[in-house]
Amino acid sequence: MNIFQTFKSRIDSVIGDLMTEGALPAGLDLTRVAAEPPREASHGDIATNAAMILAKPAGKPPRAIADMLVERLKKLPDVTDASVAGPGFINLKINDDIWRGALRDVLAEGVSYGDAAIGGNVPVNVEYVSANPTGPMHVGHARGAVIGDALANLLAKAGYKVTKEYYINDAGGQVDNVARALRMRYLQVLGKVTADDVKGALERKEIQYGGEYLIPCAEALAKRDGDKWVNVADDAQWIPPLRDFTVEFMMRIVKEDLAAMGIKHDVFTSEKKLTQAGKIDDALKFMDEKGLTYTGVLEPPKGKTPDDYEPRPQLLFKATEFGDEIDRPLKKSSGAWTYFAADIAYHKDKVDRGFFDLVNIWGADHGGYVKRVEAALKAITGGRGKLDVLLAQMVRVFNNGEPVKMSKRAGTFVTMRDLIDEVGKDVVRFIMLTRKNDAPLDFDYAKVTEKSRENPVFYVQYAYARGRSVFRHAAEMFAGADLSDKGLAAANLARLTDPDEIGVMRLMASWPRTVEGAALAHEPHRLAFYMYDLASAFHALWNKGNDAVELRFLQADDKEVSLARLALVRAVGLVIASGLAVFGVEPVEEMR
RNA sequence: GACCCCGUAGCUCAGCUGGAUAGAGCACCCGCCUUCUAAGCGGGUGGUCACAGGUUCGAAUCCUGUCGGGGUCGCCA
Repeated sequence: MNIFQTFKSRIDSVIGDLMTEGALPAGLDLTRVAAEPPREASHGDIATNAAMILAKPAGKPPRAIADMLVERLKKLPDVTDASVAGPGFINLKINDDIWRGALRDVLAEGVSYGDAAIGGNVPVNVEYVSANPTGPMHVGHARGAVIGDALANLLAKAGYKVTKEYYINDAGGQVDNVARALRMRYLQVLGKVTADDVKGALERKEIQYGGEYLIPCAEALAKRDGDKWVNVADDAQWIPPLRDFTVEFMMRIVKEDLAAMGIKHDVFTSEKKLTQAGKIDDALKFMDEKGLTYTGVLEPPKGKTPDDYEPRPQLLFKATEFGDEIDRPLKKSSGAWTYFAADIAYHKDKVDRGFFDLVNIWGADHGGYVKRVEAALKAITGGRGKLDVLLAQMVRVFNNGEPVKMSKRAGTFVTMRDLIDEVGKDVVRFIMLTRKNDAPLDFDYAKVTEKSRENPVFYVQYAYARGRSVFRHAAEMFAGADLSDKGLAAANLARLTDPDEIGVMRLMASWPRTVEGAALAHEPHRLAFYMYDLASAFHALWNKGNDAVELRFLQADDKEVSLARLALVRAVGLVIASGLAVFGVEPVEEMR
């Protein structure tokens, strides 16, 4: 139940009446008319911009429309006052029972409070992580993973039918390269070469992956196959089996790490399988039939001309017709499909599976790739498909202000597993969501575990834990009382009269619209800020009891007011838990 | 050279898709523990929303340009 939505439709129907009566011209567009909490609580409970929105199309000054509306709005149920302010805002004051009703909704719905129907059960595909199976995931992947997972949860909460998907890049040159590196490590494990030999090969660029994480993989290979591959010289003989072995090994690690992060994808799509099933050929044939491709020559790239550039005719996608800068190549000089060609097939595959609403989470270094995939989706769906690519910006890792050195060459990068081991998955997940995806994020091991207001994870968890503490005391003070959510819903909430108590209820009443707004904007981080605000209001209320003893939640001689306040405390906990559930974070019962 | 992201208090960041006097935390100053966890709370100081134009009842938000920071730039994935 979204109170603001309820009032928006009531306001709409008042305007509708005025149109029917001829006081306003018929057919006015009301989509931009909003009912929202005013910036200043002192202005009232609900503000609407209706008069200002309608002024121009109605051909009347905003104040005139506002005056007319105010008369009608005053008569609406639950409205105690309506007034015009500023340039034409209408502020409504409503009966406090509305907020008390919201509190009851929270108790009745539990962590489902805030669930919305705006998604209309429309299928949405959220593709995230999709890290190459060439090594363990690092901090950057962790951020993308958390953003994608939380966004998927958020969209599900908002009523979309969400599929969480992972694209495995198990075809192409990179997996061949990792197979070459694995072979070196394999030889090392069998004592045929030394660690220095491996290092040398890396420096001579004979292999590209020098990380020691390949050693366990090589050991597993040696255990399975013995020295079977030592004397096999023909690339075509050993690369495919070793590549498959590595991919399988790495994907197992990836899945384990994701599980440790609390992430489970519904669908894993393999680029290799897509290729083998002929999906790329099919997709390109489809494009060709639609006249979306041609053979042509590209200009050399400006600013950074590759040494080996030579103009040649190649198969291109008419990306410029769909908003891209240049037409994009589909075939390499070797005759193999480009990564982009495979990606077109992959996105077409998603569409063929019924998804027209797609979200991809990528690292910011892939920003240059966005337009061409958007163009491709537009082309293959005739404009029907929607793709939103969220770029996860850089994460910088610190320890108490000191940057943690990362070098991919030396293999000393911070892995996702490092983060989880160091501070726990709940902290990682929450912190990753305290910034919008396109802003850089600083992750400081020391600060994210600090117990202070500066640390949002702690601050929100502390609010929840404090609430639980009150309940532990209440169970003693009122032994035998029904403190279940259902029992508390029956409390006499009219006893909640303090402005700060009303304020907390008001904040909880805006949780559903916060969820909707965040879902529509694909911005899960908004929930982090909401939770922080709610926690703050709760801590303030708690502390008010320091000065005013009569405001403490538990009053031994007044069970009725105590139960009403317990209902409030519980509801705050439930709303926080509802937000944490979207984030995939467990609320804590007690701070230790 | 082109494209993408960013520029808001001394610092780190919000700003609910165009609304009212731009908000938090940190830092700095002043208060609050015989108390359900003071791991907290209240108050104060602090802003030309990078800059210049434009769009309209109204712009931090949308458009154009400039400056500054980051990223990317056929046949890598």
